[in-house]
Amino acid sequence: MALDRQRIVTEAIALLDAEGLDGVTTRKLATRLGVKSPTLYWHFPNKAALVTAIAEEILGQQFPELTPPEPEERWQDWLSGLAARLRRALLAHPDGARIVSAAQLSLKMAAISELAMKTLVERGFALRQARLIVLTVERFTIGFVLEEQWPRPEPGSGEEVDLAAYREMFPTVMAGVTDYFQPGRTVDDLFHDCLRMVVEGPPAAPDPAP
Amino acid sequence: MALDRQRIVTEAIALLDAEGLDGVTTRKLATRLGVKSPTLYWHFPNKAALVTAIAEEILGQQFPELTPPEPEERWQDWLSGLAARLRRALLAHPDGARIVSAAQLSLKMAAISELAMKTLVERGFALRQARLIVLTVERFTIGFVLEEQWPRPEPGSGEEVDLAAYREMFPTVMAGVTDYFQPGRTVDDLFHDCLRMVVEGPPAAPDPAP
DNA sequence: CGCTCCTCTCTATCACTGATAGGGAGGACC
DNA sequence: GGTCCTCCCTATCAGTGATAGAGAGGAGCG
Repeated sequence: MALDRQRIVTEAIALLDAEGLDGVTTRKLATRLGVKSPTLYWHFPNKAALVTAIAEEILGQQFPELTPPEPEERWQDWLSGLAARLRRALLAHPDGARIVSAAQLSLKMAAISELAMKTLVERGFALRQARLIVLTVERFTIGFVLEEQWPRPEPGSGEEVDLAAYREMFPTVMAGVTDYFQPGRTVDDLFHDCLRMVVEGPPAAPDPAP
Repeated sequence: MALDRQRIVTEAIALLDAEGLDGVTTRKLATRLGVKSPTLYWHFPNKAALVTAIAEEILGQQFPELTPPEPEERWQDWLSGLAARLRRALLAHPDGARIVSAAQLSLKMAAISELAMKTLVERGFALRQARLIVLTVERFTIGFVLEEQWPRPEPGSGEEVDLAAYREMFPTVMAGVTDYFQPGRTVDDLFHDCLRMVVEGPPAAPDPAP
């Protein structure tokens, strides 16, 4: 079986799934492909290009086709769905957000932006507004998953946080966390709620506490 | 002059400013400090801990003190100002966003969140709402600067994008960019406009184009 | 004083990483 | 038959984070 970019990327993603981004080294990848590492440099100029190709593939898996909204669908709901799919793409592989955020000028990301902006413009938004909305949603989504995917310190590693100390220093933050994560509430809900706030606007400012 | 964490971090930031995050290696840093690289491992358990310390220092430089809003100040304006300062902190050094986003569980970030959430709660927001707003603003800001700080391909390196091809593939996106960046318009404005959309809500949906 | 312990830095070395130079096998094409 | 091109190889580089273990030097104590 001949070695081509597609096969390299496919195997790279398998390696990524097995060991995370830091485990994707040219040697390990080459070994998996039954080849020596310098060979990869014939197909890719450098490792960054390989990572970019991985990013495109990851996005492509979740966005095989891009569909505009149904005529009766609210743009807010459609755009939220698009962002949710982007988030799912990033979560589908370890370090997905890091990889995609490291891929500068991704064609797939540009295609997503294009569809989103075109859709909003067709719905009557000014170009400028469409750009602001799409940009905000995209960068928020990347930022969100980036933090979401950060390696949690494993229990027993001695890297646990002193929860009691945290609760004392940052009472409101900690209360907010426990308040939010009632049974059944997941990070999915959190993402969705944040996103809704972006596309629907924040709640009206209530009266200040006395 | 004795070697302590503070001096190491200070010199690390100087090195960061000179060469970027990838230039901050234990050897180069040690040389600057007139010391050999293993010495650093007496002061920091590993490089990640050093980077986290750098992140704290970067945030600390921009947030020597955290001040709640004036009573008559709208929460939207105050929170925007806070986010703008966060962005300034990230932009103040190369790869600032990468560094801060890599620092898991930063105390400084937590302090910022605490103040912001506490302020919103005092203004009458439900804990849950306060959390959503603050989280959204923070992650958007990180995501925004992360992309903003990405290394631009230098002219002549052969990595320039084929603008014409882009303009054909993604007409709306490209039109949006040129439309936005009228003379005098900067990325600062873009950030501010996006942020305002988050805290004020998106414009009311106009009538769909016929 | 002499001894011990602790703090801090050193030398030497590991296992790996991304990357390059340059050679060679084998098919395509003229 | 010869030449060129494609693709993969061996050998090697410079540089990275990290560890083991030795040793200098001061603090504190008997």
